[in-house]
Amino acid sequence: MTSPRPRRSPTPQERQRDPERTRQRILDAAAAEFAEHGYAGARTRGIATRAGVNQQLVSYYFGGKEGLYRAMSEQWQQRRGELSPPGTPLPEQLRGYALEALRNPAGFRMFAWSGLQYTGPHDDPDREARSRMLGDSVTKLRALQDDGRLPPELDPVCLQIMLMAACMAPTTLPHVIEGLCGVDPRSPEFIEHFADQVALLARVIGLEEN
Amino acid sequence: MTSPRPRRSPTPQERQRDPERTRQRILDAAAAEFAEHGYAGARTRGIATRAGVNQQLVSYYFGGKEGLYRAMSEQWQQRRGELSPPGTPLPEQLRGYALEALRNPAGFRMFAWSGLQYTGPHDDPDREARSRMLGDSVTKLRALQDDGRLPPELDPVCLQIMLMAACMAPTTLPHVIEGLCGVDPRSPEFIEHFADQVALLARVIGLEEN
DNA sequence: GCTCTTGTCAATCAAATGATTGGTTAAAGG
DNA sequence: CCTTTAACCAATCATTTGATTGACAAGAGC
Repeated sequence: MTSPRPRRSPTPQERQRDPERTRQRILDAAAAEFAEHGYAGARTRGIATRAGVNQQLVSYYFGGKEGLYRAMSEQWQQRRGELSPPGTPLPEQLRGYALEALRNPAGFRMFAWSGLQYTGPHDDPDREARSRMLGDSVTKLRALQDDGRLPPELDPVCLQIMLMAACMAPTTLPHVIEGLCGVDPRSPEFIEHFADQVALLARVIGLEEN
Repeated sequence: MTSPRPRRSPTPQERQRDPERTRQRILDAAAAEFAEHGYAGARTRGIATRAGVNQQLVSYYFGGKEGLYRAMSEQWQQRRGELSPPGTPLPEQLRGYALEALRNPAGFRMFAWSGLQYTGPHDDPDREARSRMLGDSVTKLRALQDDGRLPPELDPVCLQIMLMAACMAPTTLPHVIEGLCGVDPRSPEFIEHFADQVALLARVIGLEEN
């Protein structure tokens, strides 16, 4: 007869019930669904199906669609932040940002959706996180300007915004890209090419900081 | 007794029933609603209410929400096209394009929504209209490059896309702008300032064609 | 073992939403 | 006038959709 093996307590991955894992599954599924369809187009049923759980759990864990959206945004916000090390020169930093469309397409899309859904400074919890993320980049631009390497009339904040919008073009303007180039705007080849072009443009503008 | 006045046939504006005007009202209301909420977020009831018309007329004239969306997109596509006269230098052309966010915010927003809703080269009826619109601009960029005024590694098509995305930033990234500048991204003051900045950037890049 | 908590699901609900039906009336054509 | 056409509306429908209910079973604690 087999001796009764000392049954170690099962790790969360093995347990049938694991609230934390379920919760995270729903969050991940929500990220995918919201990224694909936006808030209005997303379906809680779709999220539950993606997560492989019962639809009711969305209410159980997050109190409904809106609560789930908020929780998901919050978590997504936290994950970002370690984009490029502080010392990186601006052109490389911009290339890295453009490459996010490849590493984290869902994040980029949700960011773009949130721009169109944006109604005003109220109900924008991510505001300070965003400005913190972009702040030092603007500082760099200002420094370049003070060195006389950028025209004094150029507004560093506007420049930063223009560059950011340019980086996101494969996400925000895929229809233009496909119509103009005939290539798949989401393909790794194009996005890498585009990221190179962004970096190149940054150098043409003169954003090299020696 | 009054002589029977020769009753002229009433102009459309005076008639109680005027199919063409009703149709156009619905189209205008649809443009506003779709621009504000996107396709998924738009409500046919909302459109009918905006148009001051019975909801059923949406089906009567356009066969439903999707048909209305298509008809509206098509009309919107036709209206555009006379953006800037052909001879305009590129920086001015870009400023003009950025100013569209002021003259035609709904059009810009619908354009941005359509980018996120875009699924592929199928079901994109506006494709050739778009490339036609941008084609000559790319040609200009190529000419500049051939003159040696732009680095040969720079891809004119990508540059065009980046500039276009930059012009649209007040529409696509209002949350970033408000968080970074603290101003209303839709205010005429900001959009005009931003348009100036776009033109300035174009000159920094060297898009002046003498 | 027993109980209590709570994670999970199937079934169902109420509201919203796009669409349809049937009737009504303005206006065009005799 | 009278008839016919078609623009228009109120009422209603079927479906979708987000949310709720109630049962139940897996674990934790005793």
